[in-house]
Amino acid sequence: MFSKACEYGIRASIFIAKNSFEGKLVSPKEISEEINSPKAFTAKILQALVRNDLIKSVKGAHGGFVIDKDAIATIKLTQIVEAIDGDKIYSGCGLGLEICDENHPCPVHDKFKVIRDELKHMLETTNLEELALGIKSGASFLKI
Amino acid sequence: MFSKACEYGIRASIFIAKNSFEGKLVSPKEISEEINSPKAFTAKILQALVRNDLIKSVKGAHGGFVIDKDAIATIKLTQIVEAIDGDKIYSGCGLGLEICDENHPCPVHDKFKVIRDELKHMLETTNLEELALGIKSGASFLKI
DNA sequence: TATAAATAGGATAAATTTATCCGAAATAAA
DNA sequence: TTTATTTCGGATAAATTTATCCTATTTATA
Repeated sequence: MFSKACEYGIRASIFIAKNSFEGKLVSPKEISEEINSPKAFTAKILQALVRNDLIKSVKGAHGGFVIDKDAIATIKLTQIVEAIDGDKIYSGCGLGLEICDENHPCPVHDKFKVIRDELKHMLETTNLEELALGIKSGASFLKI
Repeated sequence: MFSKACEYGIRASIFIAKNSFEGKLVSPKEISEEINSPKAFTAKILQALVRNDLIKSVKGAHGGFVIDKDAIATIKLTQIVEAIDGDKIYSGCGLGLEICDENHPCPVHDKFKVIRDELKHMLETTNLEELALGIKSGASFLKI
């Protein structure tokens, strides 16, 4: 569904959000340990999220990554996915045709459209806050 | 969503089904031209489908690939997907956790489950016949 | 101002997926 | 039985994704 990079990016964002509630910065080291991901690769993905203004980095000593408290509830999963994987998950044809639309559909175009629209809706309505709260309460997990 | 191999596999199967209606064998060359895919790579995928008893190969001169006429309506997309991509599309965690189930869910487990179940249902209820008929009637396309 | 700690980013390596090539095996037909 | 045609399957190559390493840059603090 998503690339590894995107999976790490979402998990990292949730972990950062959870800590940002308490005003706590987290480092790539801490993040990769808590979400069980390769450190340097995760750091690269974090850079991409910073460039897309989804998370903030504080450089230098005592730096780390953080998300603005009031942004946590407004950042939707779709923004993270688009920042890392682009929009292929929405626009791409299920069977890989370059052109696949109402006028020139692949054999499963309509059937896929239903599912993709639902996925899209889910990503557009799920925000970081609810996911971070699930982690905080112990209802869900970010590793293993 | 699916690997390239799986996309080619589905498109190839639909093309073979369409020709099998008329009792016509098709070669990897013809298939790859009609579905716009790399020939040798497509041939490898066809072998996997043969090993899984989804399509039949006729070796030697005037050989090619064919699907039993009465099997066309019974072969579901899920069988092709599983033969090529395995069951990761059903069992895998949306965020890449090794363990992700009701007892140990990732933060988006429930939300993903809804979508994956719908995808699963679609793949389990869509058969090759209806897809091949769409191609035959010109309602849908296998390339470009 | 010097130092230590932290992110940024380029270069490179490893792993996986995608794709190609070629000879072996099978088979219909001459 | 020979030949031409076709699938089978192993070896290899190319491309992409994933992952690592190292240095530069930034910045808080002593």
